Amino acid sequence: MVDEFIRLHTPSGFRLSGVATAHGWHALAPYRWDAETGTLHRIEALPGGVTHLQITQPDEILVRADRTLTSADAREAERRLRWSLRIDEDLSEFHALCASDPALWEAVRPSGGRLLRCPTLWEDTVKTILTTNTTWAQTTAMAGRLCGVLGAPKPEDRTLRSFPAPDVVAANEAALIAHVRLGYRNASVLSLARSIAGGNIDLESLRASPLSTPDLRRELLRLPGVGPYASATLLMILERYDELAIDTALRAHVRRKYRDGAQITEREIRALYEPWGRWKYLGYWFDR
DNA sequence: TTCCAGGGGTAGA
DNA sequence: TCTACCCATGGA
Repeated sequence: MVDEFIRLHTPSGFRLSGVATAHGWHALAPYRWDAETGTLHRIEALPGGVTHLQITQPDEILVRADRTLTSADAREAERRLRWSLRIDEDLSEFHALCASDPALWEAVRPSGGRLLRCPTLWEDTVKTILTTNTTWAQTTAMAGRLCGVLGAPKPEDRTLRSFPAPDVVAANEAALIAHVRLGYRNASVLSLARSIAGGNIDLESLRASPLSTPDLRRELLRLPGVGPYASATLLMILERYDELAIDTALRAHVRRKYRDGAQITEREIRALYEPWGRWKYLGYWFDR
């Protein structure tokens, strides 16, 4: 057994507050960001049980669990958090591209370009589907209900629930429809959950995929509910920043900043960010 | 009521 | 490849 604290060594300049808030995911359950204390909360179903993790950065990253962890659970929690916080991702090439623009670097510096993601591609895919054709307020509500209805509860406090596993979602169609209320997204999430639970899709294997970005994009487009926007978002999750996730927010930004409000085609949008090469997604993200 | 929001799937051209 | 239409949900 180890104690309830885990320390994560990070590269110099790593700032938890910047990484946690550079992307909207920190507002989606089972994440919660407390800006006052600079704490990223997460309810995580570790092998040894559902655990409330509180992540802070007094100097290095400190993770406090609400129970004593076995060494196996501590290792697993560390593995998941290093991935989620992108601690080991090398973005130095992107930094070099930003260095000549002081205003841009000011926007990038707090996070270093690290956009918070989830421990599993399953969770990132579902959450991406929950951002399509809806408002951000509804996305946060849907994620909250998904965890609240189907997430694994902590026995001592059943209000603390993890992100539900694929097999749980797959086995609870009625509850999904009646209580989680994802609208027409129910079908996509259910189909994805059943494919994973049934062993027909191995989403997590895509993390270390040797595929080229275009081939990986084609694989992602085969997932239910995943189209051009969602596949580009998931490529970003997978550290491939070549594709822009063109949605209404991106269109509005580009029209406002570069077209004085006038309409702009997708071809023109792509041309605007073409100079970013394989860093287009981040080039746009920190251009906002 | 009607529209639409950090789109996707499909049919038809 | 492009366009038109429909798709649950809930707030404006």
